[in-house]
Amino acid sequence: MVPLSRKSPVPPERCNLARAVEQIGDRWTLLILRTALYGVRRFDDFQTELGTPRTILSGRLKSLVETGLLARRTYKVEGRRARPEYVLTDKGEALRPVLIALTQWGDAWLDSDGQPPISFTDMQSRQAVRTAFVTEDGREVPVENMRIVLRRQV
Amino acid sequence: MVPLSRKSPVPPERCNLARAVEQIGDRWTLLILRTALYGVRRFDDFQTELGTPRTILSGRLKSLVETGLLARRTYKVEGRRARPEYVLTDKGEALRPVLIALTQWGDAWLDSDGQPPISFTDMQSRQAVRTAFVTEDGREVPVENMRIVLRRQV
DNA sequence: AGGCTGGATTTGAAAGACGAACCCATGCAG
DNA sequence: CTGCATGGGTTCGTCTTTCAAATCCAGCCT
Repeated sequence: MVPLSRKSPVPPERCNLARAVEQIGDRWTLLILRTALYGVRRFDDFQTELGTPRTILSGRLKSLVETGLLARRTYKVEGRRARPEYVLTDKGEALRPVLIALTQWGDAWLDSDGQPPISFTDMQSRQAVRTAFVTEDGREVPVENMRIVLRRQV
Repeated sequence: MVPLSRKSPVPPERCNLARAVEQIGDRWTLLILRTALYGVRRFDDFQTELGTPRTILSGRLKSLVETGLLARRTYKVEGRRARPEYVLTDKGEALRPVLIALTQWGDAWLDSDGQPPISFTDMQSRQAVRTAFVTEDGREVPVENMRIVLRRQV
């Protein structure tokens, strides 16, 4: 078990985890990102998928564009007028591993209908894939062997 | 880029990612878990660390116990009266990799003061550690090589 | 011109967040 | 055994956010 501590080693204002939570730590924001990672891009598709109130959806999409997780572009189906669509930026796409890790946590601890509806495999070996931590050269490190290194503050 | 899709392959009610978001996808909940992963356990320590309004903190701790992420136990400092403390369960501890992955995302995309204040290394090789996906036998799989497998619904 | 359609904003009611003040049990000092 | 300090809450009134429904709006079609 983690040893007792009276405070964290890094105050929340300087902690990148806390900062990340400020940007994406919100029910709708996370659900929108989930949906975007599946390739959904259009206002009404998000709305139908998630049932988000339209006011909220519109606001969240705006903030996601402001924080650079989504980019607002224009698409045009022929015979229809041009419309905006919201596509993941590199920054947003970089969250994929985090959300896959969270999915696998859900598979392990929340799943109630037996087998999880989605799993991930390696295209080549077809083996199941799980989240792990590795060194530079790709060797796996068990979580117990990980040590936190604090950078002296400037 | 992810191909356009009009809806996700799994409806949110059956999606373990969406379920996970319902349980922990909230600003304060995530910040509390962050703090708990550092070993903080006591009401006032959480409050001081995060500045959470006491009403909210009390409510969130209660839900975290209900969802089984924290366990409420009693501690006793000698000469003081017994008090409750909130410690991570196995289910809560299992979120550590997810939050480390999110921290590293923050390091890469949000950090503004230069070097991140915290990093992770392998106790043995002392090399830096990053999040990755591996097969059963621990071989790394690049994200592009991962394929989603859908389980036919019952 | 009129209608349809997708992407929004406006509107008021209901829920939730917030800070300050208060409560409450217990251990200790006088 | 009174009084008070302490940690862990709850209560209260206010302020903000969420929500659903209705409305708006631009442009492409017939």
